Amino acid sequence: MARGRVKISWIVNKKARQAAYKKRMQGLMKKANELTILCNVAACLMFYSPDDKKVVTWPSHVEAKSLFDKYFSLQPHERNVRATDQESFINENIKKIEKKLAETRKVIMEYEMDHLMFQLQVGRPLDDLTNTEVDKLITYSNNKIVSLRRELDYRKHCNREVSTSHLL
Amino acid sequence: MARGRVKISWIVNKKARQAAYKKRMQGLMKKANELTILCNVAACLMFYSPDDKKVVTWPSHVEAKSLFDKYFSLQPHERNVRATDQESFINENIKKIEKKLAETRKVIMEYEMDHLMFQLQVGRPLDDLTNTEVDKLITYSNNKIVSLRRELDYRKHCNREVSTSHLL
DNA sequence: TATCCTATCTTTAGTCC
DNA sequence: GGGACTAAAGATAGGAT
Repeated sequence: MARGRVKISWIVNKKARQAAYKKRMQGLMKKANELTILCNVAACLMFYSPDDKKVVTWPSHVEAKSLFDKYFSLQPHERNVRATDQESFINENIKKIEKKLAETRKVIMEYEMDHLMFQLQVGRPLDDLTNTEVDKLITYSNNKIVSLRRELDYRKHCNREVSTSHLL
Repeated sequence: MARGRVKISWIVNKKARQAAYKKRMQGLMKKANELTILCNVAACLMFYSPDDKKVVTWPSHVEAKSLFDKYFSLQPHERNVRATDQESFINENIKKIEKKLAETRKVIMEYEMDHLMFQLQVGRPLDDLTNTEVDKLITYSNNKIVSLRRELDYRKHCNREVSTSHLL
């Protein structure tokens, strides 16, 4: 729980040390990944643990070597080391899954609102709602209003004769 | 002040991007330094920014080179044993997202069942349900029964004196 | 062993100077 | 450009399971 100021010194307990190594290495990789995206930079990391005598590289030995060569070679010509077919393929998959996730979350919101609305209809007092519920209700209502406005504009665009004042 | 959820995507504004690059690179170096001390591991980092066309190494180019040489002197099959590469990193991400998705779907199921149960309670006739709804209800009920059985077995295991016949 | 939890510590985005 | 500052976001140590 990070419950005490962390002193940066060698962790004597081997289990704790290995756990910290794994967690913190993952943390570094996550941060490195964020950096490559945020700033469009190439990055690579290498770690060698005497405990298990293994070398770990990120993001891959090929890219690490490429970056390595760039620095130590005498010809620092530009090359895009990040673009590979495999990577873009996998990234496409991630994007698809993330999209699904977003859609799924939207559906959950609908259900939550449905519930809330029902509870309000059957007499649950407004001031009984938690702040979170109120926030969700407001967000949901705002989104609904926005989409109604959009629909309204669209209808106006399609048919100028349609009377839509009752929707406002 | 980090006052909004951070979206990990390319920072368009060049000044902000450069600032983030510097700050985050420093952050990575600090974390890497902590890791080397905490777990007594060797580590090196390399970054290449297309913006300023400069490569940065940590902790120094000499130490980075020695670590790189150690890695690249290994045979390819030795490298692959434990090496973390971009693909497995991304696959880890996919696994995490898929897990989240599964959890989210479970929550949706709960909401759907909650709704259905309520509708049945307030008098919606059973034969009014669609086939889909019936299927979901059956699946859900089966799962509930299975988990109840498991809990029952667990309780029996923990305490043979507990009378559980009423749960059946 | 791994995964989840979360109180607590650390990082960092935005702002000011 | 580069600190200093601050509050929110994020990481994580240690415990539970």
